[in-house]
Amino acid sequence: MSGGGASSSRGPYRKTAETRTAILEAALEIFAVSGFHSGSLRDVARRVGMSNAGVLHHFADKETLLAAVLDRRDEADVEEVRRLTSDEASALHALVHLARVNESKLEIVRLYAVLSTEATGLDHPAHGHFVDRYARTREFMREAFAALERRGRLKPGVTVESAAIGTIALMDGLQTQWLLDPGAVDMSAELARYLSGVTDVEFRAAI
Amino acid sequence: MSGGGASSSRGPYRKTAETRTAILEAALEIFAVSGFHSGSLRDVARRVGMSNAGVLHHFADKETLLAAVLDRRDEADVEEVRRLTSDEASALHALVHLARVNESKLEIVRLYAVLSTEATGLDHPAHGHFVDRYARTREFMREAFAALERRGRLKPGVTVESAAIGTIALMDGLQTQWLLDPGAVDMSAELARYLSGVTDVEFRAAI
DNA sequence: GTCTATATGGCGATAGAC
DNA sequence: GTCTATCGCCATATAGAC
Repeated sequence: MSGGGASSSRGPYRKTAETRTAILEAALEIFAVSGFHSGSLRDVARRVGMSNAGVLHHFADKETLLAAVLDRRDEADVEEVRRLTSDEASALHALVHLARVNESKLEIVRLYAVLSTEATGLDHPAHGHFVDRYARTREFMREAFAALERRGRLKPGVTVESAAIGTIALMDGLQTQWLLDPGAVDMSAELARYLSGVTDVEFRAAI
Repeated sequence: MSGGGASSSRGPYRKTAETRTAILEAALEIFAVSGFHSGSLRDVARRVGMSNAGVLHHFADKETLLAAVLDRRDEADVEEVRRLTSDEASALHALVHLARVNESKLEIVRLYAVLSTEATGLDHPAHGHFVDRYARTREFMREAFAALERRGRLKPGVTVESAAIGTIALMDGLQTQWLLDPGAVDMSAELARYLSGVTDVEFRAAI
């Protein structure tokens, strides 16, 4: 839409693009703290210094705003993982790195933790988004572990499917404990430990 | 309070106790689907066939109702695990069994999944409840794995602390994927697989 | 592009009748 | 013990001025 063209850096629409971005950043923080239902457009508007009607000039309604926030974050995440990944084995190293980075982004961690459970309800506006997202993430993990299996680097008794599901589950669950009590768990260290346990590769949390 | 005495099965307070129970069960379902902030007292009241004022006759306010729901569920869970546990090793078998049983209790799984993430916010009324609950659960798991370690039945490289944290994280994360797409994961099978991977004990999902 | 004003409706909680 | 009625507040969304 408005993201790619030259029109966004100059000309009459420059300010609009900037305002949209500011709204998206504010909405991310609000939805991360309060979830979709409880986070209000007025909270978002106040954070960017305008009225709720002003926000609704840029996004048709609240659901459209949520979808835009999620799409924007997913795009950034996919790009980051792709940037760090050269082959299928390094995808898992990239994952550990991402977990480490996330330890300094509490709001974004909370956004996904809160919304992904809130969206388990069939009638939640982001239900489809998260069902698709998890299906894609499982497929991504299957490919990474399948590459290791072909080289005989999965521990005996470990299957591609259970390693894929287990890795995602562990990351999600670690986030809950970490959000409730940041001092209680070291997310990236625990993830590295798990990956080292199911493969013959050594993973480390530190860079 | 009103739970223990003979007064609850007969006499003038019998009906009150029944009504309280009905309200607690309705509230569980509402909070499970919508969380605390979005789940309304009117929804709870409609489900038990009375007005919201009627509900507030039995529970001082909405927060008191939430606390009662959580205390009631925790009590039932602790009792169930204790019933199934004879020594520290069997505690882990009981956990697998509990995961299997939970696969037929979607509402209760959702209650904890939704509320535990919603409650990561410092100002959430159930924040303290969940911080305490996770601390206690981690301690319970530490004791179970420590007993196995004393008998030399932990796999090399596995520590008591990481096994405790990892087991809880895996259970929580599996629930998210399962709630979003029940056909995509077998919670108890994956838990059994994980436990078999970190110990020298064989765990099975089936009874 | 942003505002104020407003329509419409849900919320938690209280007061008081029965 | 439960109801109806009500208060005060906040929500989303729209209409129309500037």
